[in-house]
Amino acid sequence: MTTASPAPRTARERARVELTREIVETARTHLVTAGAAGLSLRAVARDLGMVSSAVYRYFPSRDDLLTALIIDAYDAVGDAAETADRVIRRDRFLDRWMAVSHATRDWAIAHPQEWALIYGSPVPGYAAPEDTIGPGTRVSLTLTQILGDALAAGGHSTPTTVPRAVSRSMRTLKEFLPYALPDSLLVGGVMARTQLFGHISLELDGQFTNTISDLDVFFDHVMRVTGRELGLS
Amino acid sequence: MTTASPAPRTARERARVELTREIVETARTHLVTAGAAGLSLRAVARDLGMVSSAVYRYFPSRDDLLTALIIDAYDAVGDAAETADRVIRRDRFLDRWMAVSHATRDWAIAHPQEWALIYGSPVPGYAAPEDTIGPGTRVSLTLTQILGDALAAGGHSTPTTVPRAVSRSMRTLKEFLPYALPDSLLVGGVMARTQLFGHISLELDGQFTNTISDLDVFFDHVMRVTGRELGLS
DNA sequence: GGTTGTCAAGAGCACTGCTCTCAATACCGC
DNA sequence: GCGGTATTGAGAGCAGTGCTCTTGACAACC
Repeated sequence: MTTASPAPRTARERARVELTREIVETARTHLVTAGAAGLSLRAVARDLGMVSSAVYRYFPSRDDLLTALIIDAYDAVGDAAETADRVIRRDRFLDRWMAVSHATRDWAIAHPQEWALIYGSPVPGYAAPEDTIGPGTRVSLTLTQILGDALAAGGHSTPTTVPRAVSRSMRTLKEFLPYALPDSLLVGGVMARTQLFGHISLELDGQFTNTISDLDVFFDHVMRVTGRELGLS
Repeated sequence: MTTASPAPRTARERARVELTREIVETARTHLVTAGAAGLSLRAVARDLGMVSSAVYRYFPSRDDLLTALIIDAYDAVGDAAETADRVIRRDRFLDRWMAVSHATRDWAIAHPQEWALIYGSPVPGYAAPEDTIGPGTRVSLTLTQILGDALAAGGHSTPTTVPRAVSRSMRTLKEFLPYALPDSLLVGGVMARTQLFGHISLELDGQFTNTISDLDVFFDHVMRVTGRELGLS
């Protein structure tokens, strides 16, 4: 939550950033209990001892408050993933992949409502604004970083060819990445991300109840298999 | 919508099942535009020319109406998957897998709100009742059926061993399935399902925008790779 | 034919997001 | 320091929500 805005000069400006932060924090505590759709601007205002219309001075609509929460959540899970990656030796690629996977899942389990907010079905009538696409890619970037490092280390299995149309469909993705990856590894990376995010979301939605008993060991195994299929070791 | 209830005798009972059906259908049309959380019981009543309290004679709460929609959606996507599987020659296992995958995705794209209702983040404050777990497994069952058939045909690659703890964590799943599958194939099946459902959900949530341009060909390729990793051909 | 149960309707409660007005007050240029 | 301006919080109000309760009408059964 490092606000990159210019230093507040006047007392009023200071009070404004302070109150804005308090509103967001109170909203987050409400989010964990009531969920995204149950987030009430009036209830937040009540908790802060102010009247509802006053909150609209700080967030022009409920959706803008939601957007602030979304950005915070993206940053939080991105932090968790990057921090987990950083403590692993750079050349232990599979370990790094496992660390990032577990960190992401752990964060999701600890903050299910915020996970649903960023990776779940969008709240009806809410369209994610452009501000969210930047921090939204941090986890994915960490994952691709591992792939890139493994490729640079040379110890990667031979890339297979993918159909031209598939290669073309990933053009925007390739332009976005800071380094080049073979097409097949790119597909594998996207699939690995789908496996990771999909598994977490399905688990949080209860789609594994009455199916898998020990989800900790199962997730670990699935992610290990996924990492090996990526050629990591 | 084949109601398995006993034939309504009196005119009143007939009017009741008729009106119940009309309510559900109107609710579904509202669902596709307003989404799950935006589904308003009053709006449904207005559309039907009745007052809101009258609807409560048929559905004791808004959640019960949602449950009816969920069961319908599970059945619809299950129908789509099973129908797609049925028209493929039984021994073309990869083709069957591709057909089921595409049918599931096509249905999801055609009914995004209903997909979100059943495979997305649960609506806040709503807990899926037991009635939904039965029809909720039809797509998954179709997928495992393909795996079972492929295994019975003998043309399957050699199963690898999985850790004992992982094997144990799938015990409830094994008891549920009507036939035995090797552990590694079971893990592969769960992962394939995660890949399929996860990809569709991520795509519907817009997580592939600015990344993959032609999602049709990309999905086809991803599912083909997944099918091959399952040992299908 | 009378009793019983079901039904639609309406009023009402507590809540929501959001807008508008109004008074108080902090800020800034002079 | 002072006056004009902009920002702020408070309150009322609108339109909407889920849900409950009561009331009167009607069909179904004995």
